Amino acid sequence: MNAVPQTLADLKSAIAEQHSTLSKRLRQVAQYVMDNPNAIAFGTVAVIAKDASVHPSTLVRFANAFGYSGFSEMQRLFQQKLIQESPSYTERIRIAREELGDDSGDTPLQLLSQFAGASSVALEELCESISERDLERAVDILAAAESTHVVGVRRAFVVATYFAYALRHIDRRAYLIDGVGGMYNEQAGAIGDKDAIIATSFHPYAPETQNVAKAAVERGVPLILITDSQLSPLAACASVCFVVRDAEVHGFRALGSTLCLAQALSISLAYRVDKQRVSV
Amino acid sequence: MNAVPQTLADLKSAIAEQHSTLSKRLRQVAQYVMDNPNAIAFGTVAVIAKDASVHPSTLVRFANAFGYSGFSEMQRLFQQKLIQESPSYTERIRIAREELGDDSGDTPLQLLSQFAGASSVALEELCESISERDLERAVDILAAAESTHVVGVRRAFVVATYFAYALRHIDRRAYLIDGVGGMYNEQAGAIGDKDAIIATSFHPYAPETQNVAKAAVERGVPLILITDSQLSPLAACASVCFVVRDAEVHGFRALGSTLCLAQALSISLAYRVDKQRVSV
DNA sequence: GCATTTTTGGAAATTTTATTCCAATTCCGT
DNA sequence: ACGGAATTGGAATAAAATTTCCAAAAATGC
Repeated sequence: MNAVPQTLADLKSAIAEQHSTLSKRLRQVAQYVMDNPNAIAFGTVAVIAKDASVHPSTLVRFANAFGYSGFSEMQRLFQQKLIQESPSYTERIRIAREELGDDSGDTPLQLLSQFAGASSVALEELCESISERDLERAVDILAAAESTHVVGVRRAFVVATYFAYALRHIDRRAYLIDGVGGMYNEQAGAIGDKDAIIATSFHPYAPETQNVAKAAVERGVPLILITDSQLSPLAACASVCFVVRDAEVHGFRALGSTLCLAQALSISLAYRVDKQRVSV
Repeated sequence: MNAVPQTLADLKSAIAEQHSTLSKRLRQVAQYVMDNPNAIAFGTVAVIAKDASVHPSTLVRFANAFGYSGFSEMQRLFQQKLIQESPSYTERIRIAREELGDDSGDTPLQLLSQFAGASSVALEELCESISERDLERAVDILAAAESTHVVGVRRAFVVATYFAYALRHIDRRAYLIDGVGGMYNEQAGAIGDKDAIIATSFHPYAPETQNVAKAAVERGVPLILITDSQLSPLAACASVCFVVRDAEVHGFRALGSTLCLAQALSISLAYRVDKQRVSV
């Protein structure tokens, strides 16, 4: 047997390594331990066991399985981790920058931090820039639609795939217009007049998306547009238009806010449909 | 007498206020408590008493002096403080939600705001949970790869499409393994031994992704894994494993953090490749 | 300086907590 | 389906911790 893990990181690797060889209940504990290290640090066996839905003795057995004399010994690792003031991430950035010299200024971690920060700010602005009325109307349209078609290319394709996934997840008929085999027009032709279409289009506003969306609108299909400017060419013919200003760092546009909106729409729709079902 | 302090900050002011009226030993305890809050959080009365050079019962008396039923009750404040400083993101989400009131959350705008908040918190956590070393290694691998293959299904497919888009955007050869025509194996077979593979896999860890990734690894291709737990089945065979805990609201998992990481990786790679070009 | 009150430290008691043991159950291979 | 091994959950046990009590010591007021 290997040495008993002396740090939380070691323990976590050990758990990951042996995870497959553990029994069902011990795996359950492993999962809980990985997910709630703080709870382990403070809790007593009784409350942890209850929270993890296992028997207290299972916790002791789990600790034994990794070589500790008892649960308490293992618990100490979790407490140490919490006590040792791990430098905040800003601190880590500063250290990383110092180590590599100021000139570089762009270590991966710094970039990550920049993106995270920028995305976080963008998310806060999102709520202020999106109107309740537009959200309601969009949900109305989606709730009334028989099927929902989703279109977007390049960066917007990511958003489209998310919509397709999310809508199917909540049991809505969703078709992703992906242009496989160059069949944009054919896929657009399959949009029925009781359907709805969600188009995502960012500068420079790919013609494929425009064509598909316009074809749908001409047939009287309501268009929900997610874009980056009021001046977007599709804005004029959209039933609802969301303008999302996503974060941008070093010329790369993020998608966090756009996806956040997509998610909020999806769940709102799920709730609405559920309510209809219940109330009818 | 004033109300019993309910937060560590309150307690500390109360201690400062009453400090002069305390007896000699209690002042000694006050000093220690102010100086070593962490020790109080985890220690037992016995070891704390020894460390502070006072009698255990003095600690209890100290707690009583501030209105607590016993030492343990006071100790809880110190534990709370530690948890809040280093909270798991689910815990912070829970706190944030409680602050906003549980009853709400049904209008689309409220949902949007919940998602935005949750995603924002998750983003902050992201930087703390991702290690500089893993990022560097991932960029190394990607920079050395002739082509990069990207795989992911369902929700993770969104991430895969983003990678495919971003990598192509920075002039890297990128292939999206999308299983069109049921050809996962065939697409996996096209992975060359100088390539790299990026797999994104979330619970419940779709077998398609696992098969593709394992096939690549068996051929000696480095695997960069983005997943939601160290216990992910692919973690064992990954060259680099990023564990991302994305936000979750009402059972819907967000993707903001995961995409943020994807973006950071992409740009880091762009910079690295650029530097190589310049320096050569 | 003596008497009284307050404070302190030791020890016991009580409560809480962790651990061990054993029977019941589940799981697995035949 | 059956028998054996492994796993699990409950109860008992042991350990540890907190709290309370009390007497000794110190501080305070007269």
